[in-house]
Amino acid sequence: MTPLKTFQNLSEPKQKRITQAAVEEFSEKGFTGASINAIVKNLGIAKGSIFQYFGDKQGLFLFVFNQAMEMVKDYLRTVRDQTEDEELFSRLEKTLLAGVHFLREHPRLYTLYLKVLFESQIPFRNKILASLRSYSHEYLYSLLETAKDRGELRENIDLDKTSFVLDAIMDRFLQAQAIQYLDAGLGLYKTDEENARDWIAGIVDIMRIGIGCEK
Amino acid sequence: MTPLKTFQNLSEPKQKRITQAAVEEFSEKGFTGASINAIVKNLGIAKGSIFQYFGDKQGLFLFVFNQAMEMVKDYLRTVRDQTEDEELFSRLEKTLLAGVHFLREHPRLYTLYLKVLFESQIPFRNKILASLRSYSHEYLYSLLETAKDRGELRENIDLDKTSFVLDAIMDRFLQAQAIQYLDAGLGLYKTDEENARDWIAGIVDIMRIGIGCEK
Amino acid sequence: MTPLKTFQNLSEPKQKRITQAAVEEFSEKGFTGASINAIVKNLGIAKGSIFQYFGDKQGLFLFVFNQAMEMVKDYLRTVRDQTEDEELFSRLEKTLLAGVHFLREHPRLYTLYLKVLFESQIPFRNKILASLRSYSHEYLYSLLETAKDRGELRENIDLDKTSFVLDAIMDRFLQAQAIQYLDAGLGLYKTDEENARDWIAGIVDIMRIGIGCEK
Amino acid sequence: MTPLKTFQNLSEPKQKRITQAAVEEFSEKGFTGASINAIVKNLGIAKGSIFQYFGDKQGLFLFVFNQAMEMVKDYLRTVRDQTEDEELFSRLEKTLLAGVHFLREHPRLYTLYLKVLFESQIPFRNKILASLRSYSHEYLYSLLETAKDRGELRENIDLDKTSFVLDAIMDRFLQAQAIQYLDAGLGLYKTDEENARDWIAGIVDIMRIGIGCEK
DNA sequence: GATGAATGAGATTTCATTCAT
DNA sequence: AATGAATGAAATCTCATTCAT
Repeated sequence: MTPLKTFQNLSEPKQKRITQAAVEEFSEKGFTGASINAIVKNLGIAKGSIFQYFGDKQGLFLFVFNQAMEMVKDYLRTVRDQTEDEELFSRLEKTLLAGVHFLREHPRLYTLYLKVLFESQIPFRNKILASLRSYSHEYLYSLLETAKDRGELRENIDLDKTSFVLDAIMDRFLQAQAIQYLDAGLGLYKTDEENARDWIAGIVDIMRIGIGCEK
Repeated sequence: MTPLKTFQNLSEPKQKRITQAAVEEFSEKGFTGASINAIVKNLGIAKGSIFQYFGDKQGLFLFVFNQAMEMVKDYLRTVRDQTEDEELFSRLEKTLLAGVHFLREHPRLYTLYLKVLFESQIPFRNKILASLRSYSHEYLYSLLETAKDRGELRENIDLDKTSFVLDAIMDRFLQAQAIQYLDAGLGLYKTDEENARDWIAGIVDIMRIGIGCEK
Repeated sequence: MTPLKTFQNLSEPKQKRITQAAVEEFSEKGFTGASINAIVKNLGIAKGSIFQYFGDKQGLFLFVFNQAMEMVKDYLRTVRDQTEDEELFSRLEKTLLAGVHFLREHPRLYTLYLKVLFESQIPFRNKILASLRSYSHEYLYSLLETAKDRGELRENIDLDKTSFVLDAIMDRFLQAQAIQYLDAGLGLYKTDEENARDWIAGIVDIMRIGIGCEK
Repeated sequence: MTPLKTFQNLSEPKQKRITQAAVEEFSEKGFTGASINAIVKNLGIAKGSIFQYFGDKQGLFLFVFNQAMEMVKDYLRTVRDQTEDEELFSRLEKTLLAGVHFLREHPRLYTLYLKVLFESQIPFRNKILASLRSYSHEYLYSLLETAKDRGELRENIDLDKTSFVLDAIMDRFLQAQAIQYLDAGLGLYKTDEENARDWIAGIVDIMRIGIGCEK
């Protein structure tokens, strides 16, 4: 997870360049498919350096992945804090919207996550996934708990199942956005902003009726 | 999609052995990660034979994948036909249950599908996915249309968005089952049957309230 | 050189089809480059048959090459016999013209010869070449002897060197024609007929002045 | 045409050893017939190294071939410059002699050229050949022009056809020498020096009478 | 600390040849 | 006589990793 000191001694811009190049390669080709050759050629640095910084391919991957996930968590934390006083479905809506924006700003990071999700040869994949799921579950669960306390949910609702359903819907929505975005070559996205908002509203509506109490 | 004559001329048991070995390898390691070397060593046949049967790696993959998808479609068709007279949410419940059973019987096939979903270097991946999505959409859409005609749905509901939401929830539920099942080493599943039924009931409940009309 | 009885028992059209397919493959890819796989696929017959007919790849090649060379010899014999009474340079001119026509009718055979000339791994290559050279030398030498007896040549001329020079010029001219013809995709040749005649006339002129006596 | 930096960074002796091994293999077996396996085994280096130096087989071939052709051109340039004041036929004689010497010093390079000439699957073969032909044509044409200006040629002679004829004779003579030399196992050549001179004299004589003006 | 040449295992693919049917 | 499935050696090429400079 942690790089050797040799990497931390690098100037910050250089660290960033290396991280970005690695993200790009891993997110496009997965762990086994990624080529350190390609990364160093792209960067114009010596192959040996990567091994000095990170020990081996796995070390590079874990570092890069970890960094990416921290960024996602930061994003979610911000949304949660900034919507503290709002109603549940408004918060869910803004979470989804934030996800779409994150996707647009860091299109590679979501695919990096997808690679981990479905590439079985990735080192520590199980640990990584468990940690992700639990983070995501905690995030939604905390929103739901707050909402329940405020009486925004139907009574007797099972928070675990509900959290699962919401997670499924939202994750799948982002998957669809990501695939659509990547398949379009990372382009012509602007016109889809409105479209995305429309879908989000519709989805949140269904969620509201499904789990919300009637007011 | 179709293998060369030379494969179809083999005895059926031999065809089956080869197909199974290929499914196992592809579903575990994805398309690029899979090794024809490993497959033939596993089978105890000569390397050249695979290429005589399928031309190249891609030919083998497409054949195997196609076969797998036909099996899934058969399964779904059967469920749809056998539940023709039932109410929508009962049909959805049985579809999910059938999915869980399919998973248990053919644990490798679902992961094969997941590999295609998220491995960008797979040949014809886009075509494959488009065809799958449209099949899945049509399946749910037809169930929804029938239900709407029968007055089982809230009025003014958007069938496209609804179909998307249902697809997301159900697909994600199966993903979760698959990952849980595989992570457990394909074992200790029996006790989970009850658990699965419980979850399915809960999920269908949420769906019912979200989109059903109140009776 | 000789095929097994099994080949000679085939119907003549079938023999011809096989021979032609083999010529095509060998003339295009050389001996080592040629693929028996490709030949049988092209023909639609079983791979085993080729080995039953000719024993191995080398057997097929030698048979095919031998046949081709017999055709060339027939062609040359005909020209020699039909021009018996003409003057040397007229005979050379007609020989060249005959060569050009042969090329147009059997474009693959000349390249087959070129492959043998420059592919070192061909079986019996040395024997084959020695036999070819000696045939060609005898052919020209006999024309030159006749011409010398008739007083058409400068006195004291060395017939061996002269034969060599003529052979070089004529062979190279045909090489140039063949390459030009093949590079043009075996097409648009008609308009070049006149051009070829022009070149032949010029070349024969130079030869005449170089070795002929002045009349 | 140019090797990657990684090859140029090698020590010169090592570069030379590799180049020579490659020339040997390609000149003996042609482009497709040559085996990188054989080259590296011969050299005692790792297979991967060749690919690090030249990218792929084609890169190695083009580099090696280009180098060889530069050597030939150097040789020809030297002859032309050193015989500037001499009469045409003396220059042709010396060109042929230089060719024979080049052959003896670099016996593999001429066969390398022959392989290119007649192996249809060589990459860029057409471009390579066109460039060679035009160089050879220019060389002879320039000699002929000079000679014409000096009044050494018959009047009204067609320089293009003449250049073709000379090229044919000389090239074929060298082919014959090369084949004879190689067939003899690169040995027992010394005694042939005199023989070669004799043939050259005879051939040049025929050329002189064929195209020279009578003095 | 940075470099990049060297390595060799392993990947896909082709092919002549054999042999049971 | 004809077939074509089976074979395995050998081809080109990629890649993570090591280590001397």
